[in-house]
Amino acid sequence: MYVKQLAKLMGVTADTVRHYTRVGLLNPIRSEENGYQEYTKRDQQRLKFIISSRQLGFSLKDIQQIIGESEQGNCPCPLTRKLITKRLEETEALFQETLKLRNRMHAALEQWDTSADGANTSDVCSLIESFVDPINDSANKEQRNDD
Amino acid sequence: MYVKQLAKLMGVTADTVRHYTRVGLLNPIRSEENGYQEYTKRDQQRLKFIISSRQLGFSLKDIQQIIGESEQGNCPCPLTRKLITKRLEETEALFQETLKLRNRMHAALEQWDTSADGANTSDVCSLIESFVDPINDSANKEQRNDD
DNA sequence: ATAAACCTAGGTGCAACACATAGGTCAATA
DNA sequence: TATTGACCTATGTGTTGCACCTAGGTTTAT
Repeated sequence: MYVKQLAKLMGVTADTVRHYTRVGLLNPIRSEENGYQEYTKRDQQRLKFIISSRQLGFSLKDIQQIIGESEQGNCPCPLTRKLITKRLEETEALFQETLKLRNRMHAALEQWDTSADGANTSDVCSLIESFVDPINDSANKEQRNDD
Repeated sequence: MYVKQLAKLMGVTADTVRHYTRVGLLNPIRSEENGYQEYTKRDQQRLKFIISSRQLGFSLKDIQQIIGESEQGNCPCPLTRKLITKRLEETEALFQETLKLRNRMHAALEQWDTSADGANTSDVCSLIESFVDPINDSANKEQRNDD
């Protein structure tokens, strides 16, 4: 099976398959006649595994490590548990950051809804420079000391 | 003011200041004596603007465009409104993706909590290969047919 | 013969920096 | 004065996971 066929079968692009091959996650056999990469059923299973792993947030390096353990005859599950814990922390952090950013952007749009363009004396853009983040606004942090 | 001093003052790294300088967002003056970059108060204001913009999710290219408009004597606010709309859509999409990923990872950890290592016949890692995403599980899509 | 559709390797681009390299500058100290 | 330490420079590379491009070879059908 050639690269495009495998890619189509598994719902990814040929470039993705080539990328995984380049980094050593797939090991096709080089055809001696035409020099094409021939992907076997093992590669297909392997690709399925990679896709499942990526869905769970593992990096390609994580996947390499997990496969490495497995190929050395060790059970990769403890490593898998360890890695996902780390990745989950990162994802949680990203989630929180993205949530805050989203809220901040919403807040900006709301504030700007009632702001005229080029209103105040600003350096570059009055909208951006006059925006006050309701979350980081110190007057809004826990206690409200509006004097 | 030299790079590190400005960086410290504004709460970023010297590398970040240099990066902004490289891409043309800051325009320090080259000292003729020692070849150092001298940052003025305008650079400081500019940097403050960049930091505020980044907080609102604008890319460096967005910021370049906004500054460009402003420097051409146009009011950048309409552009700013347009750009943040696009960025908000992206952030919303990222947020949803991250949320789904987070939930999937949580679900995996829960499932794996009661799974033994190396349980079934699997290619690489039984945990990953036997994980079933409750969201993409067709039996769980809209209707719950748990018999 | 030629076009269409596939394949190859290798390189670049993306985003926003962080980090490394190899060197020059400057002020204070031993 | 020599040296140390802290600063500065430009330029290049690494990060992540691909997508895309270049320049070419192969295969198949018309």
